[in-house]
Order: sequence, then C-alpha cells, then structure tokens
Amino acid sequence: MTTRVRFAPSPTGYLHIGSARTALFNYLYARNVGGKFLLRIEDTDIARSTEESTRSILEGLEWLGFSHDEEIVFQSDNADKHRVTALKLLEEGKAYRDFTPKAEPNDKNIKAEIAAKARANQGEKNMRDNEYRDLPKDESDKRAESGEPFAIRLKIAMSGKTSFEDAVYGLQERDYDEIEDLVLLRSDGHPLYNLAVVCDDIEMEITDVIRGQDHLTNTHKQILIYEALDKTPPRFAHLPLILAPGGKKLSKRIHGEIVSMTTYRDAGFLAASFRNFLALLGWSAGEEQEIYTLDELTEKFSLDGIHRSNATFNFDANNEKRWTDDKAIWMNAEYIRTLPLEDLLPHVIKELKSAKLWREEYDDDDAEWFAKTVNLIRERFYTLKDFSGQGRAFFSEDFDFDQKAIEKNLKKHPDLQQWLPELAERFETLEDWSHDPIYEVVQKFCEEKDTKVGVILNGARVLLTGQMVGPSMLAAMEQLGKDKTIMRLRSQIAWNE
RNA sequence: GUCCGGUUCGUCUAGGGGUCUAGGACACCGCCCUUUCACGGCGGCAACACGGGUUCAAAUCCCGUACCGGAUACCA
Repeated sequence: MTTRVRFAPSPTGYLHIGSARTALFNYLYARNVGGKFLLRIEDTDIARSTEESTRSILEGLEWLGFSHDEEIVFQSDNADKHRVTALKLLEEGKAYRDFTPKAEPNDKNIKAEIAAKARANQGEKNMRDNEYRDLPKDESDKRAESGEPFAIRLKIAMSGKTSFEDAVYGLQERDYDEIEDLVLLRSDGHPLYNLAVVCDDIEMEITDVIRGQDHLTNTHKQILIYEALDKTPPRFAHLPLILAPGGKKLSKRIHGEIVSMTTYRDAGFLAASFRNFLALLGWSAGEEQEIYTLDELTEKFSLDGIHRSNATFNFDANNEKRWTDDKAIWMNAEYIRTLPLEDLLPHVIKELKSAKLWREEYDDDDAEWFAKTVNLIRERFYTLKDFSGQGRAFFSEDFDFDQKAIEKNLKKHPDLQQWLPELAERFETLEDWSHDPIYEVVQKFCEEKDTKVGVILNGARVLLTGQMVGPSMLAAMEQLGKDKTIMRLRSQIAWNE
C-alpha cells in the first residue's frame, strides 16, 4: 500500500510556523518513501474560516515549495457525508441522541472555563453518566421527530481503554474513564472535528497521520470512531510543539506576525533557508551537518529523528536586531552567500524589481556586471531586502546615507571634505580602472596627505555607498565604475546631512 | 484537578551504560587577517533539573520530587 499523508490546516489565519513545519515533515516523509502528500483544508468551523486564510496558506505552501499531489480536499464539502456517518452510527446503536440543551460558553477564556469545570467535577464525574445514553430507541425517535434538538454522541463502552503506538511518543494508552462520550454532530446538524477528520482520512486513504502533539489526546477519540466504523486506524506520529520564548505555545493571537510564513517571505528570506531552519526545529539527522538541500532532507528524513521535547523559537520583540530567531537569520545569510550565484540571481532580480531598481540592461548588456555586483555585495547580507537596502547605491543614484557612517567615517575627519574631491581629481587621469591601479593612486594620495589608507577608503565608502560596512572598497569602486566613483566623491550631499 | 508528555550550554541540538575532563551550530566575548565590516581564521564563556536507587561504571536504566508544556468543548 502506498503511503499517503496529508497536511490539514484550518483556514483561520495565515500559515503558522508550526503548521509550516508540520507540512514540511509530512512532505519530507511522503517524498522519502515515495508516497503521496495531500492537502486538506479543514474549514468546518464556518465562523472562523475564511477564504483569505485559505489563500494565504496556499501561498505559504507554494513559497516553501511543498507541492501537493491530487486535488485539495475542502472538508466542508464533505459535511453531508459526515452527517450520514453519524446517523449510521446512531442507527447501529453505536451513538445516541443527547437532548441536553447546548450550554453556551462564556466565550473569552474558554480553555480556563473548561479546566475549571473539569477540576470541579474531579473524581465525581462518570464519563458514561448521561441521562440520554440509554434512552429507549422509540422514545429517542419520538422526541427527535417532535423537533426537539439533539446532538449525537458516540457511545463509548463502559470500560476499557484505547491504545496506539505513536511513532514518536511510543505506546499511548487512555482509559475510557478519561474520555467523554464525544459529540459527533452538533444539535444544529454540524459535524464536529473528530468525526470529520476520521471520515476524511478514511476517504482519502491516509496511511500516516503526522501532526502536532496537541492532538495526542484527540487521537484516542478518533481511534474510538475508527473502531465504531470498523476501520483500521492509520499510523500516528505526533510532533513536539514550537514554543515562544515565554514557554507558551507559539500563537498567532499572542505573538502576531512573527509566526506567519508570509512575514519571512516578505522580509527577504529564501524559502530554502527557512525550510532548512524549520527542519532542524524538532528533528535531527543525528549528525553535525546543519545546511541541507531539500533533496538531502528528503533523503535523510525519518520519524526516528523527531524529538519528544518542545523547541523554543527564539526571538525578542523589543530588539530590532533579534526580531526573529538568530539562527534563522544566520542561516538565511549563509544561504545568500553560499548559494550558487545562478540560483540566487532570480531572487535578487525579483527583489530589485519590487523595489523599482531593476533595469533591463541587467539582463542584457550589463548581465555580467550585474552578476559580479551581486556576487560582490552578497557577502555580508542577511536577507534579500539588503540588495535593495544596503546595496541600493550599486543600482541607483538615489540612496540614503547611514547617519552613523557619516559621523564615524566622514565628519570625524574634516579634511576629507577637501581630500575626497581631490582624490576624484586624480582618478580622472587614471586610464586603467581596475583594482591595482586604483589602489596605487589611493596609496600615493595617502602618503602625500600623511594619512592612513583606511581613513580615505572608509570616507569614500560613505560617499560611494552610504554605508559603514560592505565589501572591499577597491572592488566596490571598480565595480561602480570610474564615472560614478568620481561623481560621488565630489558630492557634498553627505556632508550636509 | 485528572490524563499525557517533556527536562543536556541563553537558543537549536549530538549523545541510548565505559570512548563524556559532554561534541556541533547560533548568539555573545577576545585575538588574528584586513582599507571598513556583519566575511574568514583561531580561541573563550557556557549545560546533563533535583534526590534516591541499580551497576565495577549512569547524561544514558529504574523510582520519586520539582518545574515546564499539552489536553480537557455541541472549537479545530
């Protein structure tokens, strides 16, 4: 039987980091064993699901490069089937109607409310204790026919336990006493999550369910449904959670943008690097390698390498430099400087286009110059954004000057205001505009002025690129060209800032 | 409360009885290189939650404690 896994997000927001990792692991698992990776949108919560979320999730998956096999399944399309299944269980006596009026939660803090209720019932409550559980069939039918609203609950046996072997967490057992007769169908006829998931997983012939550890206890309920349906449950593998620095589950509501995949795409991350980073959050190949291509990940991925302990996604909302996990940033920089140039170029082009810095010549007469420039400046960049930010001066005359650079490398040496235009003068007569001759001119100039080469070049860096840091200044001058170098050395703009 | 799970440097992690005076990566700090630097090189700081066992030997196995997380629903 071919392996079939699914990624099943509920469209209640953008693609979350945790979800993205779940998708990644499912994807890697499927590709590793040559199985199918399916996609199912769990939009049964009509109140919270939005089309926009679905779009955003799809976009995120596309960006990450996880192409799914087969058509996307929308869970809401199967609601009728879910209802039929619930009714069938009712018919077979494996479920029953519960006429208890629906209790509306006080909203806000539902979790706390549930926990409080559970605590209050502690030791007292018998999970099988429902007055409608053993209501005679004819009476139940009669009340239903009279229009009295009811929910359908699964009739769990009086005693026993469920168990399954989790690929990550090992043998999991749960006594029926711990599980309430779960509702399959709401009193308004709406099928509930556990029912829907089981029905769809059966229909989609899912063989392996890989999902977050927060579903560990749901699994027992779902197994009960499989059993009632006389179906064999799939294999299960639960993933450790991704926590925020505070130690709580990383959540959209509390942590905001930081958890959204689109944030990383928009911040200039390479999908390949983020994927790589995600793969290492809760999984390891048991070796010291850290940088992996998708193919390598696919080849090495195994459920055995998944951890049981949660991982912290480290970031500091109050620190601009640490806005997201250090390692994610480092890894992106590593990708930017080590990716084969031809693989990086398309991303840079895209970035320049969106920053309105792109010129057709870069793809034509200046293609060689362009490639060389990208290669030169990428060395110290962290994100794609840097190509249009710090690297702007290479593509446009309209660039900003870093205030700190002006202070430190320009105004601290007032002589530079005369010297730099003077240096431009010397360059005018330089025939061979390349590294060594440029350096000779600079050296000679420094000797005359009795100053250090660093002072001149750092000052020049500010005028030429607006930056304090960057690649070798001589290489930058060479790359910028004689005309621009001379023109910018003469400019007084930075001095007046 | 109950059930389930977890606990190795600040973070991600290696490790599965002796090779562990615990390895790598990020971050941080030094030094070097250098025209600057966020590159690179070298080095440093820094961890087995605690207590009992078992064993010749425990980060590794067992028990307990603490702490953390998840779950608990006519949400998904």
